[in-house]
Amino acid sequence: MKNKNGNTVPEKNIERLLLYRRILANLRREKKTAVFSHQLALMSDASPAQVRRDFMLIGYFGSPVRGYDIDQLIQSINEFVDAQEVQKVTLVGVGHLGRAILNYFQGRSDKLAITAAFDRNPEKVGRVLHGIHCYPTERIQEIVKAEGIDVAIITVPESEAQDVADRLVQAGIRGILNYAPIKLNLPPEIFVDNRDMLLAVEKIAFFARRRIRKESVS
Amino acid sequence: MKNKNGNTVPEKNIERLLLYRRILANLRREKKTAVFSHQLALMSDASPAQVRRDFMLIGYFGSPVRGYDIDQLIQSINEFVDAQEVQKVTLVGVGHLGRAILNYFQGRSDKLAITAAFDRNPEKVGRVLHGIHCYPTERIQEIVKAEGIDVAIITVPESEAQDVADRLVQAGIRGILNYAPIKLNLPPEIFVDNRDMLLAVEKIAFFARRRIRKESVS
DNA sequence: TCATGTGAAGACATTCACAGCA
DNA sequence: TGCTGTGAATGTCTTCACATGA
Repeated sequence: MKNKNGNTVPEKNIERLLLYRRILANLRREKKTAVFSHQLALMSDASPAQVRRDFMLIGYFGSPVRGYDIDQLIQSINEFVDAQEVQKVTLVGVGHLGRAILNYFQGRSDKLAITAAFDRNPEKVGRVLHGIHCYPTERIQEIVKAEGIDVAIITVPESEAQDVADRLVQAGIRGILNYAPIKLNLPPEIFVDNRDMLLAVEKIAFFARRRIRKESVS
Repeated sequence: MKNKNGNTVPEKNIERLLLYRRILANLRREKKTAVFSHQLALMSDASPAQVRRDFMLIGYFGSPVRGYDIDQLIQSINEFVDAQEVQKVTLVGVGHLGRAILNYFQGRSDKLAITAAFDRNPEKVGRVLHGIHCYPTERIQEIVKAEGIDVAIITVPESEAQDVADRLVQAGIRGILNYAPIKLNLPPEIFVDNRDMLLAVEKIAFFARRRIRKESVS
């Protein structure tokens, strides 16, 4: 959603590279060692040419005979998209959504780690949920700064989101994944992605109605 | 994410129109009656020209003097994006994520209604959560067909997602919002949007690192 | 033969910039 | 004056199509 890059790598390329990496990891688990662009294309809803272009971007070259070496390709994507060290993430708002994310994150990524959660509900504060310690919202500045966290996931209600975001920015956060249904008012150097679930359903409802049966024979 | 339209309206336009509608509804609540393109642009991270183009698409015309009449504009967007009657939605997978969505949906939309939920856990089946009755997964075909539901939200674990999707398609669903982290194998006429939370965080982590401080003085 | 890497073309999306209007 | 609506220009993304190589 956000655009205006101070950098030059297009968002879409990164999205696809991350998806390829996920697919490649699965293939590796199945003991595959190489893959062709058209196979990856099928598995990722991209076109073969797009897959090849994406790999040009990161400077990985395959062989016309064997295709792309899965191990090496994963390695190249890692080098391109991952930080040198583990990047720390925090989650603010330990409701159902927050817990779903904490749970889903568990052990899924070795380069990203949720290291602290926050909630304003005193009943949740002090508890450990899915292995993550939960602190009171007031301590965001202190703890985010101390831990060196630079990505945040906001899963608080609409009414609290801006306040939380302000605290996070003061603490030095650089990127926010916002599940609250409002546009956050933030300095332009902060990278934000808004993921509004109601808008998502509305969009699908729209296209579900218009989608025309294609393919079949022709 | 899905593309290849059998129709002709670009996905991005719809996304923005839905967002404008949300913003306009808020403005109306504040008793505003009209708005200019540059104001809407600010509130939606679009450019003024983009806002005007989007309204061209739906054939709504503002006045250079007053701007856009909020009531009329909402009405025009409604006519363009909403179905005639209430569109029914189902949710499969009543875990934390599912419950977050059920809860968030409550009374938020008058043109979309979640009318049934499904889960394979016998403890959840038969209960009513956030006002929605929960049925066993095996009854998807029967109930989705009977109710005439045409949009589904999948919030089950990865391992069950494809099976659930197959049942939904057999039941005649037309659009799917998929929160499971796999690509579903579906006929091309089904509109799918994949919302993988881990990929979302990975993307933000990437751009959070590269985002360079801009603006300031220059 | 068949898949890669890529220049060039094409499709799509955004922005510019200005006429027209009150 | 300050906005809208829009043709034209620009910018971005995707696909085409082919030279290359094993």
